[in-house]
Amino acid sequence: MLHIYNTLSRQKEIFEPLVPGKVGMYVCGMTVYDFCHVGHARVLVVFDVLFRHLQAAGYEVNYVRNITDVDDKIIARAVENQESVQDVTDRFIREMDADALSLGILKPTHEPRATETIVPMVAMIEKLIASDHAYAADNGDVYYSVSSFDGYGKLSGRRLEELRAGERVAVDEFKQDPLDFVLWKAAKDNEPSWDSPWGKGRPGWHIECSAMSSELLGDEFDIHGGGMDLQFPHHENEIAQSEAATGKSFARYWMHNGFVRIDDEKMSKSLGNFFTIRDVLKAYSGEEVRLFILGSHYRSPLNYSTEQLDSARSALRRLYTALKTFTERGGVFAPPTELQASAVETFDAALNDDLNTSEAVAVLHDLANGLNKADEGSEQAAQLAATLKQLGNRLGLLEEDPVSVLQRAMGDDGLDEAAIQALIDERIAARAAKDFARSDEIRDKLVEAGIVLEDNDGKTTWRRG
RNA sequence: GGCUGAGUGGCAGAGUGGCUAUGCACCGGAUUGCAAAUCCGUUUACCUCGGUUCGACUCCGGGCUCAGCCUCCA
Repeated sequence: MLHIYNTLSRQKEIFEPLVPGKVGMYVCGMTVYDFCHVGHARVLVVFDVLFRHLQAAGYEVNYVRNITDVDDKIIARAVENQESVQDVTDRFIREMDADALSLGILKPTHEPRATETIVPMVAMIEKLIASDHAYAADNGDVYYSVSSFDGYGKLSGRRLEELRAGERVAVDEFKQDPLDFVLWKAAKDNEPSWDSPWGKGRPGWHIECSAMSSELLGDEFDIHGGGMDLQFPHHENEIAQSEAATGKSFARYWMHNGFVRIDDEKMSKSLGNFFTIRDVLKAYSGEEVRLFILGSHYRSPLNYSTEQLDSARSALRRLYTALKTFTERGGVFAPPTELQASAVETFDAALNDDLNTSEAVAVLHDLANGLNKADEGSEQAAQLAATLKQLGNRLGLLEEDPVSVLQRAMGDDGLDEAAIQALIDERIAARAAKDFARSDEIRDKLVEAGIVLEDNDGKTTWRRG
């Protein structure tokens, strides 16, 4: 039984989908004007694991992750680069896809682009105007009237008076209330624009998600996710728009992942203290980054540091080493039986408890430990190995070939496989002749190049350290 | 100022009203020609002050500290 912490109620709730056996899930994706950073990686990974877990639980999941491809920042970037908006967004969508692939992120069911959903957006705005939840201002913009919606603030736990008291929004003479937000922006020169009943313009950010989710998931759906920072105002505004326009309740479970931090400060574009996924992947594998992210609970802050990534690397290697040793001993994966049922049960229970990934990862380590201890060639070893791989896969881990992973060079150490093997052969000969001085000399030389030798079961294998 | 959330061993990070998290690092032992890998074992905890309780790191209250949101942001 899956339990999810729902931001709306601020407690864990039993997850019950609207339609038995099916789940509709919407996650706010990227605004594509730059490379994704580690904070984006966290959203991708966290909801990817939820996607996988729901599917493993037997649900048919309709997972929508949108792409915001029209926005002030995108336009600014296009001007800055002297290229078209379309070129900017196409390029960064490709880059995002490449990053997602490296991180082992499964493709969502749908990845709608805002610019391809303009008609429904306009329709929704018309509905809001017709029901007095929105108004067209003299400057050509259309605003949502925050005070027209009773439930405003229910997600973020704020009341309008409190928001007004802490007012930091610049007063806009065209707004009836400073807290009102824009649904439609009148076009400026040289900006992408679409026709509308209020003249040429483009949609505001919040209406995009309301319209895209309705289009692909219906007016009411199960799970809506995104980063903590979207709770207010973005998600609050989505609720106000959608519920006012449809008269139905919007998403039922709201999930928000915590931030990635650097030196106890939020990683963000505006602070400039971010690392792109691209940069991190130069030194670490996608699975290493994944394990780093899954090591802590998705709602907790996650501090970024190379020490943490190194630690994730060592931990992942431990798992792969267990699989590698098993295979080298001639082991063949066998279907798990009741013997491993308790591990699977613990693993499921962990993920069912609001996606407790660190506990799920602990199960992997227990399995690896059991595998390392199991008798060579035993049925138990075969089953443990299969369970380890199977559960690892459910987290998007252990999907690669163990030997390739352990021998992979993250940089160029100038040694190819043949050269390494030649030195190993020479060392084997030296050892056979009890020339341990020469044997150790070769091993030290390899260590210097980042190659570690392992003499196991009478055979010598190597890995990069 | 308002509203959230958090404070666990050297580091990271789960969890529980009394019973080993897990990983990384460290130390000791087994194994090894020596290592590496692996196994076994030891050591290092639960911000602070009160309260509830037979018993609290775990529940309640105060305090301190930190982070986030209240403006674009995953």
